[in-house]
Amino acid sequence: MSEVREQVEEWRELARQVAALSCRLDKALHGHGLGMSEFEVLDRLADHRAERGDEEDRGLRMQQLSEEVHLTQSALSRAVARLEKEGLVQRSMCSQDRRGVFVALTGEGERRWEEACPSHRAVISEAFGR
Amino acid sequence: MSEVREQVEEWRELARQVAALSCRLDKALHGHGLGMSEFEVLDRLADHRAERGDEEDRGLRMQQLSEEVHLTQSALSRAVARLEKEGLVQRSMCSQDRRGVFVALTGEGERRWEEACPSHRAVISEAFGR
DNA sequence: AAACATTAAATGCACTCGCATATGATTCTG
DNA sequence: CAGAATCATATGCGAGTGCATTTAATGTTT
Repeated sequence: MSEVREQVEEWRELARQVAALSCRLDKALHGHGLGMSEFEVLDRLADHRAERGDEEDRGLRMQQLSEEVHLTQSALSRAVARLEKEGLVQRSMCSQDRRGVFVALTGEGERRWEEACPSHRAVISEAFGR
Repeated sequence: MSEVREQVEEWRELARQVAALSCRLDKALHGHGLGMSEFEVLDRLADHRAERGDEEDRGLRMQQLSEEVHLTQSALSRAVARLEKEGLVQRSMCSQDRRGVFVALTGEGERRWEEACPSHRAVISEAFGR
């Protein structure tokens, strides 16, 4: 009887904490004109660029992003659309498979990411003790 | 450099797991015509009723619910509105403070909660090891 | 090669949310 | 006690989401 009860409480508490952190994170990012999903996308793209030689980076395909970013396909599509509208990202079609779309950081996108990153990290560091 | 990196990864993983569980939970509840917020409200009301002598339960005031349920005031208001529209809950005004509103489970609401509860618990138990 | 199945991404729709504000009730203040 | 400040809830609005569907390209089968 109380075993399940405890698990439910545990879950509630966990959900509460995650929601609280998400909220703080979201607010911090909004100070830079970004939402969590948008930042997530920028972050992955920046990671990707860093992992490569930096030059000649066509970006990632939507699908690859989708795997890493934990957003629905539709949510991702729209997040990228928003980012493109703000000029932080650029979509270009993939010549091998013309259904595919590459997404790459623009200069402005990289700048914005670098600007937002410290806030993002700060909130997380604060939350995770040290 | 890598310390922050690890924390960010930790956060991402945590968020991912919580999102996944939320999703499963939400789907399970949708099988009973409820969303997570709605279930949360029913659950709290059921708790409350159980804690009291069971009879003569006027329910909880919105504000008290709001403290326990971790929903925005507006989100709670609407969740309760939806529940009332489905007849699972009844709102009644508080005579001492006529700004206040009491929310109480209806018979149908209790039935629905009892029906949904096992699914809810099952998903959580599965997620939390035992 | 034509027809069918599968895949990648975009989009219409309905829904929930948070923020800001509206409404109505109460309490405080001069 | 009139008027201002505060409080409890509801609601208009814009935004993001998931699901289902659409559109277009690729792969497969015969």
